[in-house]
Amino acid sequence: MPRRTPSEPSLPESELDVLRILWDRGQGTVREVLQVAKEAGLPWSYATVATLLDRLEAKGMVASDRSELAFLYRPTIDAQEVRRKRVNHLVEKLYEGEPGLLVMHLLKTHSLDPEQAKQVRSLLDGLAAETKTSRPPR
Amino acid sequence: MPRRTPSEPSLPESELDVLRILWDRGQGTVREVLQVAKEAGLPWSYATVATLLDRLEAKGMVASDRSELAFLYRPTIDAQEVRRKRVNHLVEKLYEGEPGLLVMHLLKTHSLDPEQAKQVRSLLDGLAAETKTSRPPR
DNA sequence: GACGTTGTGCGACACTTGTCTTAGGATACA
DNA sequence: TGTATCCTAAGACAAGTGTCGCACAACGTC
Repeated sequence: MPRRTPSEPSLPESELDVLRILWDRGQGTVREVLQVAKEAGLPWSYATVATLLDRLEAKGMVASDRSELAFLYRPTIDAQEVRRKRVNHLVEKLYEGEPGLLVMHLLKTHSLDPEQAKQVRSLLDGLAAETKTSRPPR
Repeated sequence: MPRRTPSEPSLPESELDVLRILWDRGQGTVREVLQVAKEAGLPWSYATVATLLDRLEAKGMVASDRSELAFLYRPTIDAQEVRRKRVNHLVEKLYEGEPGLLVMHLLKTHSLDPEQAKQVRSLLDGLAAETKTSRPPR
């Protein structure tokens, strides 16, 4: 009846929002994060941001430097890591575990600008080559 | 202080799990869904599944045929719709609104099998062509 | 050193999500 | 028809999330 304890800490939307702000600026105080959040249209109060940062710190996703009056928070997990997890989860749950399906969905639904298209193509070529020489891609 | 009412109904993980089962089989009773869920390793009880289906119905995401003893549930939103939303959200929140970045992430991180690679390539070519003739991609 | 300003600490509260229990109606069958 | 089954209805309840309020400490300044 209670919910099973997750092995990994969760990362709810609002916490992700503040994390994104920290990733962007490298670090920030409560007030600074609040400022950016407001500009981004989030209707948060000071206390809300403080709570979110607290919770993130409790989960070890940010660390704080408390030597100054206003604590300075800094992310301790990187965006890439979070992206990886989210993408994997998405692929698992909605693309039958087939990243290729997601790629195709993306290409069908959104048009890449030529520059990106080129990059994608060369990436594709690179991988094909690696596959031939049986070296696993990075 | 209360949370603002979301314009769209949410779709929590566990509800998505039962939805996926329904997408898979087209329809199902509580017991059938439970059965599949168990096989997939979910430790749910009968009542849990019933609750989840109730909630989904309340949100209009499934409909039920109540003419038989055991209600028959059927999804009323399709997987593609949910995929679209999730992908957009992911791109917004973690890929700066740039689908291309996600595509590249996927290609770098996972190797497509040759068949898919081929498909991707031709998709890419198709889109390039369409762009040239200034027709918006689908 | 009193006062306004800015910070943190701590708690609070409603709504959501994950999970079940239990009562009571229908069905099936000995 | 009595009894075991299976179903749905209605709650219940804990933990997670979204959002603060407020008391109290530090600081800056006249």
